[in-house]
Amino acid sequence: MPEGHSIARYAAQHRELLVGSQVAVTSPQGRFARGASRLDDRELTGIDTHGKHLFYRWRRAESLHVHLGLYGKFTTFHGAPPPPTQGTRLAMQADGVTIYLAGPTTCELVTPSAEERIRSRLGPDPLQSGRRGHSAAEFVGKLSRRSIPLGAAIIDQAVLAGLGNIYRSEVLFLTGLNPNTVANQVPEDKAVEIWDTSVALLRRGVKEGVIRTVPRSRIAGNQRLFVYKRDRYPCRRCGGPISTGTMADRSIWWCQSCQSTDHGS
DNA sequence: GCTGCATGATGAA
DNA sequence: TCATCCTGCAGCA
Repeated sequence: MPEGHSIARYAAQHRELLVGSQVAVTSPQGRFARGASRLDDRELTGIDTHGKHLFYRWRRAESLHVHLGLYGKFTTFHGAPPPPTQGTRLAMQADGVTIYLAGPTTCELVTPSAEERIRSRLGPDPLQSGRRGHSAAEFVGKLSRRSIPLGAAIIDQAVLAGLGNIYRSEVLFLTGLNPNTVANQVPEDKAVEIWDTSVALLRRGVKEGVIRTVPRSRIAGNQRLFVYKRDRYPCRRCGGPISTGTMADRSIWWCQSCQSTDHGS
C-alpha cells in the first residue's frame, strides 16, 4: 500500500480528523511509550509530508516522524475502537476518533535538526511540485549526477521522493524509457517527462486511493497497470512480451519494444 | 498450519 | 550484495 500517494492520503485524513485537537497519545505495544507520553494530551497543530515520510507537529513538543516501510498501516475508527493488538505501536485519540499505527519502520520524536538531516537526504517530492525545492529542475539535476540504471535511480528517495516499486515500472513504461538506461544519459526533456508523469500519477493516486496508470476507458476488470507484475501477459500497447528482472534489489517489469534504450530516436 | 512474498529502507560486509 | 526489521495474506499442503 504505502507509496507516496498513500502517505499523502493519510496526512489529509489525519489533518481533517485530528489537527486542532488535544490528542490522547499512547503506545499500546509499549515500543513508543516514552515518545507517546511526551505527546499525550498535546494539541496537534499540523502534519507535513515529504515523499514517504510523515511529520506530525504539536504545540510545545517535538515532531513525530513516521515512516511506514513495507508493512506499516494506519487504521481509523469512529466511535468505540476495537482493542489494540500486540502490534499497535501508536494510538491517537480525539473527538471520538481513534487512529492506530501498526508495523511502521520508523515512529520516533525528532528535533528540528534531526528532521533537517532526514529531509536533506530526500529528493524533490512530485506531490509538492511547485513548492520550493520540489521542481522538475531539482529532479533533473539529481538524475544527471547518477550513473546508475534509471530503474534504480527513480526509486532512490534521494533522487525522487515518493515513488515506490509499482510506480517505477509504470512511470518508465509511460515515458517509453528502458530501465537499464544509465540515469545521466537520459536527455533532459525525457527527465522532465519522468517528473511530469510522476506528478500526474501520484496526484491521481491521491485522488483515487489506488495506483492506476491505465486510462479508465481501457480498464478490463481490475487491471489498472501496464507492466507491473504483468510478465505473464502480453503488453497492453504492442502485444509483445513483458520482461522482468531485478534492479536495486527489487523486481521490475518493462516492455522491451515499447521501452527502447535509445528512447526511440 | 506453514511458507514465502510484498507497494521499504538500513547497515554491515 | 546480503541480512535484517516490521505485518498480513495468498498460495499451498
